[in-house]
Amino acid sequence: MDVTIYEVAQRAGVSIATVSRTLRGTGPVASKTREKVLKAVEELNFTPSRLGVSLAEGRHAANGIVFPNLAGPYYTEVLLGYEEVAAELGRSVVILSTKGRSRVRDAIKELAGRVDGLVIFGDTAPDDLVGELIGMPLVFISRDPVDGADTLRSENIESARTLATHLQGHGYTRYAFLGAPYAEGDDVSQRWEGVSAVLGSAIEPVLTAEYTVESGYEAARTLLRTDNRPQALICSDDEVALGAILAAEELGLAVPDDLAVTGWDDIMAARHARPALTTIRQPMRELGERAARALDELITGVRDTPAHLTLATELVIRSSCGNHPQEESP
Amino acid sequence: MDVTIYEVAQRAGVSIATVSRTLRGTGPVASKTREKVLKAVEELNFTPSRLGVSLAEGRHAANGIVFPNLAGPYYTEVLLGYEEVAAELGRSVVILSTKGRSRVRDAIKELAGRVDGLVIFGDTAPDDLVGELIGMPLVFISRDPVDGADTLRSENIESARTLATHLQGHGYTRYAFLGAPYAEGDDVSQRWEGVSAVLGSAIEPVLTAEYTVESGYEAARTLLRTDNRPQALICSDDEVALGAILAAEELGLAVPDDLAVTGWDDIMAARHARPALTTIRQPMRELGERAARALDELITGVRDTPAHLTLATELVIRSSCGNHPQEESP
DNA sequence: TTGTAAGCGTTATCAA
DNA sequence: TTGATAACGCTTACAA
Repeated sequence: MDVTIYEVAQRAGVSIATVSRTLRGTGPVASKTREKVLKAVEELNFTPSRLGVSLAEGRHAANGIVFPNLAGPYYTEVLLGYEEVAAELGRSVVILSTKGRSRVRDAIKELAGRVDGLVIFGDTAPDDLVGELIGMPLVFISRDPVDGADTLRSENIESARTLATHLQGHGYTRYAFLGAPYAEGDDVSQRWEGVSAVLGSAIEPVLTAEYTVESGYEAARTLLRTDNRPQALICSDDEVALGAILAAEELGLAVPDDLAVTGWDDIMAARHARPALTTIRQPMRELGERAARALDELITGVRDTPAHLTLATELVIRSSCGNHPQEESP
Repeated sequence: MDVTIYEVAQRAGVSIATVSRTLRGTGPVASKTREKVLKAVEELNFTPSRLGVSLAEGRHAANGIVFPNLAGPYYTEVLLGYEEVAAELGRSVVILSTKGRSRVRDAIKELAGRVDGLVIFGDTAPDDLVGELIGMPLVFISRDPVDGADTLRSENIESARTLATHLQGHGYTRYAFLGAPYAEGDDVSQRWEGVSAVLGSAIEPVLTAEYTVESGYEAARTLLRTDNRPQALICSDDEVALGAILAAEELGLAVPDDLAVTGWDDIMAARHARPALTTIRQPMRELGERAARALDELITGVRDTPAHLTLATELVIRSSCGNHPQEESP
């Protein structure tokens, strides 16, 4: 975009103030003048420079979002909900994935400089950075509450207990929990907290490298060759679980007859996998939508006290956790 | 962000020009001065305002990307590659999904105003808008070449022929092609072009409402109840194919024995589905990476002649298309 | 080596 | 109803 408000003003034979007023509908403009201006705008195909507008208005009309990673369905589903609502609220969305980044701190600060508020996933931002950021509108997803910022997450502990209890009902006595190293207060540590509270010493944690199909596959392959292998694998997310199923299959173990496997999130592939994956459905899209609205409240100043919300989840029983009388219909 | 370069200058006892020079490493600064400045920057926790910098530099240091839709793995995989490379090149990424939007034109123009260049998927932008946009760095994905812009896509026609030929090898004689209404020059119309060139009157197109599991399911359910139902369903993407498999299952048809089904793209679920989906793998991530690099060349002016590139695809034979001697390993 | 001052493109206040 | 003009926060000649 090249043409400025000065050229429009000149062409219309008015001052830039009048052009601005006409376009924004702020202040009075004679209808004859308005026409001249609109004509010039039309002819020159003028669009106000976003930079100029933002500088003068003191706002970006944009939101940021920071995730660890853009691979896999979880974050992108959240993003979908976020973008949708942000758009509805008239705000652009600037994204930042920290995965593989060297200077994460700087990248986040740079992002903070081009938006009016930020949504940040869990442990993506180091604590000291969070401290620096506090003061601007901030919504954290899946993180322990921080002073001066909103917090939003899905319920984990209760649903983890429900899942564990369901598995106990199948009669299993030896469990493993598959997940990558987790940080205090994040989703996976809560999930572990819930299942281990119910299963006690019957479950042991097993680390995967990442939350991916590949690392689930690797970890499960090693684990399942053990002498006293578990009867049930509670995986920290669906992708890990899908990898575990592949590993079981390769080792000639039937799921769920020889081995039960469960996931978390209920991504698309969970439903289409065979056996279909028993999992805990998390409202990913809604997480994004809520985050966008919460952030907007903070930005517009409608609300200035931090809010902390936990969304309900749901155990989805399919066939990978053991045999049930009936299966889910499509 | 609140503190300005003036406050830093004042605190350091220098002019704003010196602060700027120090921070950007442009022009000479006495090491003693430099220290004073850096100290002040540190103490005040100063970060230059992105708006100020951009306005002065005349660039946003940001790229835009416009897709029809953020649901499903295809667009998000492309986005992943795009963001990664854009970040590497020091550019932020602003996203825009047009799905469900009322004023798409305005939204795209607004986006265009906050970035240095745009990647646009296929038919997301109306032709006249494209006309207005030409002049700024532009990369179109999966669209027929436009004057003054780059074009990037995956190969469709040849691979469609390969797929069709493979299916013929299975001995099928009645085919259907499942896809939503497609526009001239887009991926799906090319796929249809390829398969119909090989299969001729043995294949007929069947419309789905969208490219989703649900609409694939709906369309297939109707189709498969037909008297003379097809023996093979060539689906325009994997999600539609997964829906078709669900429908077949529900109708008691075994895939692939009673019905062959194929997809396109090779999304994650394709591999985990049972039967695992035969599909044409498209390098989604690479599409995003290439788009980011191409756009950067256009923005930096390294290149000023439009480039048009088609990436190779690959037929991935799994079990949904019929029986083969051996299966793919994980 | 440093400082002054002119942009960059708007919005909005204050006079006229 | 309109027009000067001062912000907004920075970069970068040009002078000193």
